[in-house]
Amino acid sequence: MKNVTIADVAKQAEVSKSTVSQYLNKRYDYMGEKTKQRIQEAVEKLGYQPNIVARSLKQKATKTIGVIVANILHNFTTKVVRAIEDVCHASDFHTIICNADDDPVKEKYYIEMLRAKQVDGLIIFPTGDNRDLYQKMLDSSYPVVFMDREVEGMDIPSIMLHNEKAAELAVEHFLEKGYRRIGMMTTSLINHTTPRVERVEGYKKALRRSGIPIYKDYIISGEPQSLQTELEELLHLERPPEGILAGNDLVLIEILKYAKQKGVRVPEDLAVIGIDDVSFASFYTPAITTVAQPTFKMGKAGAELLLNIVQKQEETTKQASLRFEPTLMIRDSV
Amino acid sequence: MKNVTIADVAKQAEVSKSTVSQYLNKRYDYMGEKTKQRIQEAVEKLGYQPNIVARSLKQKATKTIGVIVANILHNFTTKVVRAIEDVCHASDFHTIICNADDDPVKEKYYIEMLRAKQVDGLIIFPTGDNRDLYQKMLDSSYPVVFMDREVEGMDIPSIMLHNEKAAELAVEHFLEKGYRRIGMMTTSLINHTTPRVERVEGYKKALRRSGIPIYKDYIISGEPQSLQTELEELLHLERPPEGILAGNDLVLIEILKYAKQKGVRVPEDLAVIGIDDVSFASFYTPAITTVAQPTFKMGKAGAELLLNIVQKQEETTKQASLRFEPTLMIRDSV
DNA sequence: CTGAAAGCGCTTACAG
DNA sequence: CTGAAAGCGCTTACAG
Repeated sequence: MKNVTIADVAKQAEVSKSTVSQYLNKRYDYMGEKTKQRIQEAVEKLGYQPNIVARSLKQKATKTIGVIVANILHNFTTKVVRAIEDVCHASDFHTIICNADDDPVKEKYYIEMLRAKQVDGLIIFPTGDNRDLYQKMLDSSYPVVFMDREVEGMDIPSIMLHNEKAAELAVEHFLEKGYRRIGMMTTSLINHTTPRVERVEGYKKALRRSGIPIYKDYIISGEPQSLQTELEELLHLERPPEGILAGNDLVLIEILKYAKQKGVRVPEDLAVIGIDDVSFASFYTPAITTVAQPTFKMGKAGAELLLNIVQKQEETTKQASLRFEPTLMIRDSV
Repeated sequence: MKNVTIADVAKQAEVSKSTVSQYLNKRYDYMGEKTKQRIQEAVEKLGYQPNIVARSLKQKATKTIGVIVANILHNFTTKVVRAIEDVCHASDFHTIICNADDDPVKEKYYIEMLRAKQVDGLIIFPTGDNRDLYQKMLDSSYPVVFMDREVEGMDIPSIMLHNEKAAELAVEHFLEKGYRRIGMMTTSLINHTTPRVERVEGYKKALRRSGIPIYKDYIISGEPQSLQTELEELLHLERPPEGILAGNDLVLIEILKYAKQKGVRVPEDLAVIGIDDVSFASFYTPAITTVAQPTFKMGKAGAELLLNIVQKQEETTKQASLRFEPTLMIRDSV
């Protein structure tokens, strides 16, 4: 079964390819009624389906954007991606999702691959370690929007949570509930990943504001695999924290696993707040108090910003960056 | 900044476009050493990146496959998709994921869209309600593989769990633990979705084999939103079940939510087993006994099968269908 | 060992 | 109101 092309339709309808193309693109201001009909019949008879690849080549636009996430395992990421897809879909854009797995090499591979595929723009949760590439995109004024993180000194807009506030909200809730010895645990800080750094900053600020001393020992960061042992040490300090703030969903899960395994009671032995409103928060026992990110709004904002840039209604510049407000979801874990 | 094309490279290197193309495609059996070098230098100097859209048009292959999932909310789906991506990535294929949201209209839209984008093949978690379209793909021998579900009478290979066995494993575990009054709850059966139907079948078989009567009242199905009220009724029967099998992860979550809200103790008041090994199973309290699907293996098998078909090493036929074995993960909820 | 030419399936000024 | 022609950026027999 040969693929039917616009030429076949033209022949069948006894008009030129141009006319068929006009018809298909709904540019029939002056097209004869019978012509339209003949083309429509030919299209149906032959079961013609346009070849988008050919169109893209000619139009130099694919109506597709790429999304490169740093790590698909974060619940936040999944949610944001869904929102991006929804927005794009509504504007008739398609999305290609790639997972860089926190690896700059993979990120580079995907950026190059997606650009080779001629996607019209990119939303990146940047690893931060491909500055030359980011710069190249800027130089060629290729549409890019960063999500969740920013890259210092790079004039690319970022969609971000108000991270300091998220941590402050959590710490203030601990304080209100009478906790004074509050720890914080986060995934690795070595890459200076924006949300992590800012959340730790917010944690410190909130404590300082209440005149509570900040113990270095109370601030833990590391890869998820090492968190269990870190936690073990933390809780065996002479004066261990009575409450702990999990910097994101993966950290929260490690804490809950540890608690379960060691018979640490939440919140009696250890109160917990997690940043990111995990799926099971509401029906876990105890229900987990979290700080929720407006994932849908953030995804939507990122997609809309990118599409605006693609459609030249906006400039790729840090000016366009947006911060979103976190919300404290009070439940039973503190 | 103009996009640099193969013509620019050719001019720069003072060779023809053909030669550059050969070089880029590593067809340089007989290419002069200096020629290669000149081309390589030109490529670097100009920062040339090939345009995959143009290549795809010519080669009539995009090295991209489409994945249309019925419902991205299932944990199973996410896992399988990741495995598919991994396999494709390793074979230098790209993937475009679309979520049909259990809606045949969306499914149709995506099938047509992806074919228009000239993807080389499709992995579909079929809604089952687009038989004409499925048939059309078969007729034009377009590569398709079904995942998770099969469509009756359609000669397309499916990658599936041994669903009956999954339910049997769960029921047998209930029985071993001394339970006799065992209910089953699943998402809607009206579309005869393979796994749901087969799991209910397995549940019945296992009971029958042990000579336990099957109560219609004990088998509940419906949309996730209505499950709470259904559950309420079920547990207020004169002789309510003491254990319940959740047909999938979404159902399990509804059950746990209900239990939490109504103070139903698991497993004391109600024992629970879920099909699908949810993320929180191991650290929930109580840890949830589940029947796990080999998600990674299944995704891998589906992707490999499709890629084989695309590369003409295998035929699109139901013969190629594969069933996978479930595993009982014994924990504390029964 | 390398190049000229045709062609993949579209779109788009432009001419009439 | 419709068509001929050029061109998007590649690849691929084929010729030499």
